[in-house]
Amino acid sequence: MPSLKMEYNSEACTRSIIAVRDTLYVLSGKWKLPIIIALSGGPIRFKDLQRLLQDITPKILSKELKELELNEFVTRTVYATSPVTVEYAPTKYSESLNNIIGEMRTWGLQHRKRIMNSSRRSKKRALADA
Amino acid sequence: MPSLKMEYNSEACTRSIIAVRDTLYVLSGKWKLPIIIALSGGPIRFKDLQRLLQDITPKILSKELKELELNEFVTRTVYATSPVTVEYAPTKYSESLNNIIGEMRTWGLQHRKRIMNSSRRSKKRALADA
DNA sequence: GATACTACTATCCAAAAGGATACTGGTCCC
DNA sequence: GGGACCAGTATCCTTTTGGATAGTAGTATC
Repeated sequence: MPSLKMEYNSEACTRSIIAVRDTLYVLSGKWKLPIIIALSGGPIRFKDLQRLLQDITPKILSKELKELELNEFVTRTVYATSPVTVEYAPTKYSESLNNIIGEMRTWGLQHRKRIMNSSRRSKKRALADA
Repeated sequence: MPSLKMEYNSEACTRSIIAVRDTLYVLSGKWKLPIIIALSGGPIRFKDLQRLLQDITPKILSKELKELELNEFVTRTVYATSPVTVEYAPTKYSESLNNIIGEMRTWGLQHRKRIMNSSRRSKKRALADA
């Protein structure tokens, strides 16, 4: 027997879910946020970006950068130097993600401490590395 | 020629990336955040949760709930009623995600407006639905 | 002219994620 | 005792994701 209040809440809840799903959608995958963070220091070249991200392969990096360009989070500029250099830079719009990234960073730090201090035998499913 | 400043920044950047990756790791997939949001209204039963989330299949819902339990975001309580009822409830720890969820919700709302108002032909890769 | 570096692309493959469909075991309702 | 509802499981399959490995075109270096 759903009350009016329930009705209202469930609609508000659905709206929240849709909004969060939209966000998840454009930020999907393992690499988009790390790439945006890596770019936040300013323009950077493909190879340097790859180095900064440690274990990303060029294929994946290339694919992710294209999607980020499509969504207007990064720009790609080719300089006619010899060997041509290509620089990727964050857009103004990418800064709108700063709050999300900040909160995720804070939460991640806190979570890692919590897991490390806990008596769990297994840290599987709790931290990104081994 | 990396300056000392560059060195520092790249380490800070790496730390941010690790923290964000930890967060992404436990919240991975399409459903975990939506489920947590759906639970935020209080205890709810399996079938009602499934209804609230619209198009999730019981297999996926069951799997996600198990992972959320492992990470201490939800509790599962069985009541010895007849037909047994099972209630899923958010834990205190799940509230620590409120800031992240709030920011993602705000960003998602803003992003959808932006895309809808833009003259892009294609909204592919920009919004979660068709 | 051999080697090296940059910015990728191409091919192939494995694993994970997600979903469709069907089913089970229990209980209630009539 | 036939149908319905609940809380899932079981099986199968497709798609997506991510990665390993190799290669290319162009230039610069020694």
